[in-house]
Amino acid sequence: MSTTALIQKEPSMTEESEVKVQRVLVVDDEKSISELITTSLRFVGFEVRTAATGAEALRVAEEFKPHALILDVMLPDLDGFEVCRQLRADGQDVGVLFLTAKDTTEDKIKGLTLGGDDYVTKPFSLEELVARLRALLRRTGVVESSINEEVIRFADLELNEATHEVRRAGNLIDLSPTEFILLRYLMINADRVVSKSQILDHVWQYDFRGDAGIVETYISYLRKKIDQYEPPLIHTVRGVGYRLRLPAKN
Amino acid sequence: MSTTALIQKEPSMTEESEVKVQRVLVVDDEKSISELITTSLRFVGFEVRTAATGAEALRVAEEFKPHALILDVMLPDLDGFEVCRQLRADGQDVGVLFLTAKDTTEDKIKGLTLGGDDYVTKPFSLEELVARLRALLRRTGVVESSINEEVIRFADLELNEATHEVRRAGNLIDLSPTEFILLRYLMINADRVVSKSQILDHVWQYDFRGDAGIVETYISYLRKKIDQYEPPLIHTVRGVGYRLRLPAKN
DNA sequence: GGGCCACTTTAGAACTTCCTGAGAAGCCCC
DNA sequence: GGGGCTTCTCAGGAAGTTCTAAAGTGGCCC
Repeated sequence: MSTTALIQKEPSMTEESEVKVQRVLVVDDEKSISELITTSLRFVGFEVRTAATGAEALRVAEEFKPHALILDVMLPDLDGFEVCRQLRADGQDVGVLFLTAKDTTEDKIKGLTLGGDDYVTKPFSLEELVARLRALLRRTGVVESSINEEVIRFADLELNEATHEVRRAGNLIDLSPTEFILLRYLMINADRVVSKSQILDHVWQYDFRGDAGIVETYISYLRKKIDQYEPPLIHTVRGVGYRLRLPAKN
Repeated sequence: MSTTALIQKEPSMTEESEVKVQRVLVVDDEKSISELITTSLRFVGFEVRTAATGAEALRVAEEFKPHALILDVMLPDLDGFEVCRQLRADGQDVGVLFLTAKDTTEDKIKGLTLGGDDYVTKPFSLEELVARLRALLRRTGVVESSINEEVIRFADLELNEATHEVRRAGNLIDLSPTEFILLRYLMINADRVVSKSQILDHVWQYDFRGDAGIVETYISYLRKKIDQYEPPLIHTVRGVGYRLRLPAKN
């Protein structure tokens, strides 16, 4: 009931100024998971804090003022929904990306995609998680930034997150989900060499137990689809990894 | 904290000029319901306040000056109709969308929802609620905006909110209520991929306890009706969701 | 120029996701 | 209280995807 009054109390906007670092609060009681996520998000430029319980999450959120939460639905004390509710009741305008187990009963999942929120099921791939987080920040309009484009481009390649379309030189290319995430990862790291194990860690779900040979297979699939056009963009760096690049100039 | 939140926060009518944010007061004593509605309405761009009792509603309305009310008929103190009457007696010219239990007698409602008002029975779907709210604001003429179109179009598809008619290439198509809301949701999100859970959350009633398989069934029904014409518009994005789109160029 | 090793490609088995038809159950209107 | 419409569940089968394993290719070093 007092919600409305509290909304008036806007936190100071002092840090609004120049560099727009996006703050994310990660809430999960499995340490390995929250560390995995934290490392990844830091690496791609987010400012991250963590909490292991619902109560701690509320405490940290109050002073950290995150732009988004990554919130496990199953927490030892309050559940994720309750945390979310209390935050909103406090007038915190924050997008939430829920983490749920694959087998979470349907009615628990119900309602998670409201208000710009979204959810990702465990186990997830880091690329997928980051992509969803960015989409969420884009939708909730908390931060606009060139990093948050809906379309990623490299040379005549174009990958659209909203429509899930991929085009090369204007031609539509049909990709499977894994191919899509892999290409996205290569495009984000365009021009840089990425190793097979990096790819495995980011594109595949974190519990994948197979070996890196699968990456070779998928690179092959991708080449068949996107390098059927000239010039080839996916290049092998023998002994190191793969690299998306235009033909060398020299 | 976000820029959008700040824009929406201005309650005075003084800068009518630019951003026309529509103010809605949600009155329901079930907290989960009013939260559900609030989250959804905020996300689609309304400014929202809530009240849990009739007395509180009157108090808040006085200073908030909402363009519309979403008003539960069953309140702990005054009933919804009484709240409405007192508001009007006060000279507040506001459209009201009543929420009623399924078994409320029809004539009770009919008599009391004359002037442009409307009612929705619980449980409702969020898409339905938002659509009715928009229609009501349109009718009461409080705010005009391109968002409030009566006819949604995509390609040769045409969905009319006022008449509930759907046409493809000019041919009238008969849809069941759920099919209509589903198509509407797809059309509003034309070209973007929407997941089955998004659809479930927005199109189905909030108390639906089944699984997302129902969405497949209804997509199938819809295809039979609207994609009997060429070209097909409803497309499956495997592993992601569905998408309304024209045939790919190339 | 032989041979090793890294990578590529293909085939196919196992699995997942999606589509659709059939039918049970509920509702409404006569 | 019966017929028709609508909603929802379920199950079989079609289609697409993932992953392994094994054979094929070619670079590179000696």
